[in-house]
Amino acid sequence: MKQKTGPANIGRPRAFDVDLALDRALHVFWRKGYEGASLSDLTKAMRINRPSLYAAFGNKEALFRKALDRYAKGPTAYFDEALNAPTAQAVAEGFLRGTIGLLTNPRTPQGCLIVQSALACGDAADSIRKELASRRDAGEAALRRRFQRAKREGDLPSNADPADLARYITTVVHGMAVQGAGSATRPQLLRVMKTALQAWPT
Amino acid sequence: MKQKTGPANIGRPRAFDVDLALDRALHVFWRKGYEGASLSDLTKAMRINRPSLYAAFGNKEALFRKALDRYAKGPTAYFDEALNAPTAQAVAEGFLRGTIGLLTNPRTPQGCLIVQSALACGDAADSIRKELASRRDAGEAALRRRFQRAKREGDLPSNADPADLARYITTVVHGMAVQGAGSATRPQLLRVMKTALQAWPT
DNA sequence: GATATTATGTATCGTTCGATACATAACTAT
DNA sequence: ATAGTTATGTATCGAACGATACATAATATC
Repeated sequence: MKQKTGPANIGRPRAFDVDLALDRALHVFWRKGYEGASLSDLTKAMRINRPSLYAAFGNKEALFRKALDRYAKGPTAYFDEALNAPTAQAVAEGFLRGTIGLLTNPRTPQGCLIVQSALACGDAADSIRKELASRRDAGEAALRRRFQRAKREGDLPSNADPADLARYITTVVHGMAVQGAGSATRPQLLRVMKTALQAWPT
Repeated sequence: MKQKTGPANIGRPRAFDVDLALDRALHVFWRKGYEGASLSDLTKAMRINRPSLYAAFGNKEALFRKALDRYAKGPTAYFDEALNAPTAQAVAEGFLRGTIGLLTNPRTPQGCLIVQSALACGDAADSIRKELASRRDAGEAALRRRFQRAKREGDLPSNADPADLARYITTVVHGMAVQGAGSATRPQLLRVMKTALQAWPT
């Protein structure tokens, strides 16, 4: 199921690596946002011509969505790992710590693709804006479900509200993403995390 | 000093109200961001023609900066008021509460102009991106100075770090702005605020 | 009333946007 | 070898972008 059934290797072979090109596109979107990344920016970074891009990825929007999937499986894979931490507080800390790692990784652009690519945009990008909002909501929902489970397991005090905690942690993470798009350093963000976790219910 | 010295009312009088047009431009930038707001969007909302816009405001970037100043003096004026609250915690709560009011005001666009107008953008908008980052930093710095004063006045415990607290509150506010650009409601944000203030040092 | 000055509305400007047509190149299948 | 298929590079396309030239209208000054 990984490879499409069918003609296999018929026709002229592709001269570039699709995943490598996608990584390069991801970096452009990451730095410039969806609207700010032009086709010229993209093709230049991907080192392919426009028709190759359209043949391999569809169009700009489809390319962005593929880059988004790659982002989820790569740079932000820490999220799913964090959900597997044994306690709710460890989940929260893992999520925050992973985000800090992402935001301060010198090998990748500053900021978070999902937060900053299309917070506000023109009509043409509106479906992307909604997609990103939906993904942010999905992240919060996953956190909420994990905290609900934690509460059932007695891992959270009875007065703690899993939904509120999930939204709070998500808010801090998104705020860090904004800070990360600016001048925030890793030590600073770690202190934000430490302060934020002071609010954790005991 | 309020009115420029000089020729006063010579020439054909302007047929539109500059401040009203600026308010309308502000709303467009607020909804669509800097890059997402086109000149056609702007002139249509402002109900003026392109040459009138250029004559009155300079160009798109200058118009945005003027809208930004208006945003600071109007919708976000609560910030300066919050700084005057008697205690550091009241300052923090006032800032958070004012932000929630801003983000959930049904008469204005969702989200925060300073956060979402140009987090990531193309090269042409880079100076706007920097300007916004600078304004965010200035807000955090004002909060930090206020908390430093509070500490001198014994309003914060000796183990509290004013810079860390300012960055933490700023992070939560920015995170709320991201949430506000999505589907967050006022009660939800108020609970985020309540949770966030649990971290306040005592 | 004549002149100077500023604003307005129309009709563009040159550039860049996302997206393709088309001829050619490189491969598989028969 | 020939046909069939897919990818590549060049050279654009029409639309939208931000920004203006220009003629006209409306005011103040003289």
